[in-house]
Formats: sequence, structure tokens, C-alpha cells
Amino acid sequence: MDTEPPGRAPTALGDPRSDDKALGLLLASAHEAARSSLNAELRPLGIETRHFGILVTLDRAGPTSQRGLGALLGLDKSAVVRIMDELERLGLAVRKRAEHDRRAYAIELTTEGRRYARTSATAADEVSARLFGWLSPADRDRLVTLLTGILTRADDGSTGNEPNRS
Amino acid sequence: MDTEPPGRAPTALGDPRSDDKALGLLLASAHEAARSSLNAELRPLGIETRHFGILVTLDRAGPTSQRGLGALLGLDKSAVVRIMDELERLGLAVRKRAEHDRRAYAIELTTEGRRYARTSATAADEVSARLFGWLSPADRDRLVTLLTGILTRADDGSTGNEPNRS
DNA sequence: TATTGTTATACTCTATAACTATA
DNA sequence: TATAGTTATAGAGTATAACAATA
Repeated sequence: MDTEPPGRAPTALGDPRSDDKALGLLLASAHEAARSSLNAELRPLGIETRHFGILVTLDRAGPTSQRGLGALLGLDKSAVVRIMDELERLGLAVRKRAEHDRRAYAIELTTEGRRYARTSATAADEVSARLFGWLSPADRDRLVTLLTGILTRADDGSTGNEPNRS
Repeated sequence: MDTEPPGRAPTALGDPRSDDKALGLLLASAHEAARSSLNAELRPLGIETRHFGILVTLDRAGPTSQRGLGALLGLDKSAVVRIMDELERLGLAVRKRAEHDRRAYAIELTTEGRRYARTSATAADEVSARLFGWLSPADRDRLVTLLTGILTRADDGSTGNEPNRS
């Protein structure tokens, strides 16, 4: 018989269909669970979501500065430094100097890094298939529209707490 | 006709309508922006989202044990200890001993705590109106269904990876 | 033995400020 | 002056393990 969803109880504060606090909690839970799932899938590779994002971005966009990576992924520049330190120590990416601007880097994937980018993308696909695969194209489109609407409205009025406007 | 989404670039990794990684990033961004908005609104009261959740829950459910609060809000018991320390220091809640179980507390709001619970709920309503008020009942229903589906599918498979031997 | 709560610890994420070297 | 990157630091979220008192 149907028991309550285990562990987390997204409706604990009320019904998210009518209760804003419960809807916010549901949003938080879905995000946290999704990230946790991806981390679990990436664990055998020895990387986590933060590395994954940069690997995939570099594999896609080619050599990029740290600031560029931060802008693409919504990360602070200091966060990119830390993640890049880890990726270099893992031998997956290298900091080469940009030719035209000696302040900046042109971050490149190593051969191993490119392999990791693709292997981890495949691993991530398995998580995605489970989490998002059941969505019809219309469902998915709707979800993106709804989330984007919430995001832009939050960013509008959040007391000038602008994220990465650098 | 469509220009790029402002501020954060949730589509930086790709189009979330077709790219799973971008959809995950969008989910993260929406959550983070929502929490940030609520924190900004609660700041004048001197509390944050974590206190808000407990205040509202206590105001609604009446005296509750710490473990009960954690279960309702998806918080670890050690997290509840920390938040309760803060709420007691703020004079908003008190730890009374449960009558039937001398291990447990029956956490109660103070008069001031009840006032805070309602004032902060009103403040939260303003955030909610901006973030969620534009959703039609059908939109909202759909969003809840989609997020719940993602959450349960994530919780299903992500914890099975832990070896967790005894 | 199991559970409530406490403490210690640790890792992640986010954010800021101060600093360097270039531009 | 402004920008790319580095470093240090801090707060918040999440999690676990060890422990005392009680069930």
C-alpha cells in the first residue's frame, strides 16, 4: 500500500498546491535531491557536480578564461579558482596563458580531461534519464517556463543582491 | 523576438528545453534565488529562512519535539539543535520538557515568537506573491506535480549507491 | 537496545574583501 | 582605473559519528 514518501516530507509544512512555504520547500528538495543524485553517479569517477559543470563547458566551448567559466556557470571567480586547482591536480585541465591578455588564462582540457568530460556526461545522462526522462516535451517546456519565470522574478526584487554582475 | 534571459544565464550550458545539465542548473538557480529572496525579506526581522520554517511550523502544529521538527522540515537533528539555540537566544521559543518522555522536549513559541511567526509569514507572503503569484492554479498544480515527480525519482535511486554496511 | 538531544567535526556552497599583475 | 586571478575568511547548509540520559 502507499506509504508516505520516505525521508524528506515536502508537504510537511502544508500542501504545496496552496501553501507557498511548502512550494519553496519542494523546490529546495527537488534541487538538493537532483544534485545529490548527480554526485552519486559521478562518485566512481572521483569528481562532483562542480567539476562536471566546468569539464562539460570546456569540452563544449573550448579554451576559456576563469572569468568566462564563472559567467557561464553562475560561479564566483574565487569558486572557479578552487575548482580549477582541483581539476589541475587531477590532471584534467591546464591553465595556459591567454595570448592576447597576459592577466587571463585560456583553460584547456587535457586528453584525460576530454575523456572525463564525455564519460561523466554519459554518467549524467543516466541520472537525467531517471529524473527528467519521464517528462513529455510539453511537460519539460512548461517546467522550464515556470522555473525561468520564478527565477527572473526573484532576481528582480531581491534587494539588489545581484549575483555575478561582474 | 526573444532576447536573452537577464542576469544569471541559466541557458549557459545549453538550452534547458533540450539539455539536461542546463535544466539542472535552472532548477538550482531558481531554488537559490527563491531562498535569497526570502532571506532578504526576513532580514529586517533579524531571522532567516531556517528560523522561519521552525517558527511557522510551531505556530501551526503546537509544541513539538526537536526530532519532530526535523522530520517535518527535512532537517537533521543536529541542525535543529543549532537553530533552536538561536531561537531561544532570540527569545522566540523555549525548550520545555515533554511530560510523557523526559528525553524529549516540547518546544513552544513564546508570545514574542508567535508574533514573529505571523509577522514573518506576512513578509514571506510578499515574496511568494512576487515569485509564485503569477502562476495560475493550473500552472501551480503542474509545477508541483513535475517537481514532486523529479524529487521522488531522485530519492529512489540516489541512496542505493551507499555501501552502508551496518 | 533504541531513541532524544548534544557536541564535535567536516565538507560544500556562496560571498566578500584585500591583494598582485596586468590592461 | 579597471580587470583577471589569488588568497583568506566567513556564514550557511548538509552530514556523520560519538556520547549521555532516558525509554
